[in-house]
Amino acid sequence: MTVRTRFAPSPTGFLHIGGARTALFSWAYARHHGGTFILRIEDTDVERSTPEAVQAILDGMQWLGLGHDEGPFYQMQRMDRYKQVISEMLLAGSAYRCYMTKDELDALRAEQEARKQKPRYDGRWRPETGKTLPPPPDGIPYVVRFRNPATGVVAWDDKVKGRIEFANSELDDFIISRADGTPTYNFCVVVDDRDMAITHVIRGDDHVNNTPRQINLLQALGAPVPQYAHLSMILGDDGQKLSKRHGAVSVMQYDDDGYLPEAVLNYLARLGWSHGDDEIFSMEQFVEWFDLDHITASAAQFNTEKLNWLNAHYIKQADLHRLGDEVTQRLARQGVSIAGGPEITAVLALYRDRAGNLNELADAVHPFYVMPHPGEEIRAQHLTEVALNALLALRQRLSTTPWQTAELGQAVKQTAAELGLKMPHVAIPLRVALLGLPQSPAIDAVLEVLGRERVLTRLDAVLPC
RNA sequence: GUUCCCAUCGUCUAGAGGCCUAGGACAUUACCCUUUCACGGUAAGUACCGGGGUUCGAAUCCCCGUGGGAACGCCA
Repeated sequence: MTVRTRFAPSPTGFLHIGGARTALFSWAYARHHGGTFILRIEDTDVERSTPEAVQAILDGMQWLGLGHDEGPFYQMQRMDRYKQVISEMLLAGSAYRCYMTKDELDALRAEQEARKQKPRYDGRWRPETGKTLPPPPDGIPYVVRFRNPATGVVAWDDKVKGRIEFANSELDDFIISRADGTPTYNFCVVVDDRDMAITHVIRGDDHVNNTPRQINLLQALGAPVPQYAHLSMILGDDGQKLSKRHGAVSVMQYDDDGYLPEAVLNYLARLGWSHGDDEIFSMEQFVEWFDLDHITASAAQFNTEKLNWLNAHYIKQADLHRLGDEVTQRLARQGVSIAGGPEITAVLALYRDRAGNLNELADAVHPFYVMPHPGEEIRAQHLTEVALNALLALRQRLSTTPWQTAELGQAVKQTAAELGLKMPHVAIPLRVALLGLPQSPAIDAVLEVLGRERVLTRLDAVLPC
């Protein structure tokens, strides 16, 4: 049997970090087994679903590189199929019409809650042998309810949580078709999972309580029951639950914030899953290793600092031309063009080991392309009379120094030596003159990459005429 | 309220009865490297929620408690 998994988001917002991890695990499981990964858009909530959200989810999946093999399927386009199954169930007696109004239902629930009972449908329209139902009232649209087994237990071996059992007596007859004739979530999921021959349902653990209902439905339909793996939730950095109002951000925000997708993926892979002590691995390696047995059952707290560490690691590894493209774009957004400046890959080679994200990298590289204007405080502190004197001497030497790292380093050293100064007393003012900052990578390398012309121009700009 | 789930360093986790005086990683601290800032290297501190069992032996199995979470929609 080939493995078929699916990711089934509802398009009511962007793809957030929790959804992304669910997608990643479903995708990896299918890939690991040479199976099929299906994308299904659960858009039956017409009120809240938007085409923008569909696009945002697609964009997020693409940025992460989680390609699907089938779909995207849209539930709204499968209405005829759902209605067909509902009429079959009505005919077979596994579902029935319920004429209770919404108001009556609300009243019932309020009363149950007042008595501190679990709110649930009381089965008043459920056909039972020997029970006479009232005649269907006129003018009241009906909903269709699933006739859930009244006794016994539903159980399954959850691949992450182990065996879970529910007593059928805890489950009420839930609505599968609304008064307006549209099918509901639990029903659509079941029909789709069956029609799409899903073998492994990997989803968030907020669905644990839906699972027994879905299994009962599946069985009523005579369909095979897939394996279930319920992933526990991801908490925010502060240990609080993520929500639209609190901390939940689009995966695309990570792009904006300067994260590489492979860093986000690697981080997410380790959040709730492990392979011994391995921390850093490629997606190829992840797919090879991934299994359901090593998924943690408890909730995990998101840790931005660890993500940052991984991101820094991947920036160090990344191809310089790719980093060049990323940084060029980010600079362009700030109105900075690299045209006419030093070779971007050469500059990046100096900075990639010291940046935590792409935006920091862009900021670091910025002064190479824009004439720096060190602030008053920095000038006062570093461009002292002694320092300027040294820079003047250095300027003269640099106008003839062969433009190679070793020679340039020598030039700075000799200047310092001749003036009886220590290295930092020359190198730091030089950094300020060249880049507007007292810190930089090795000064000889900075000189080399900047080029003689720009170096002399920048020195002249701080030197008194 | 009811049902269900969860519980190892601050955080992510290893751990499937003896290999655990509990390992790795992030973070923290110290030192080293160094022309600055980083990077890197080395080292240190920090954890099995509590109580009962089972067993020769429990972080690992069972029960209870405590704490946290989820669900109980004509939302998904």
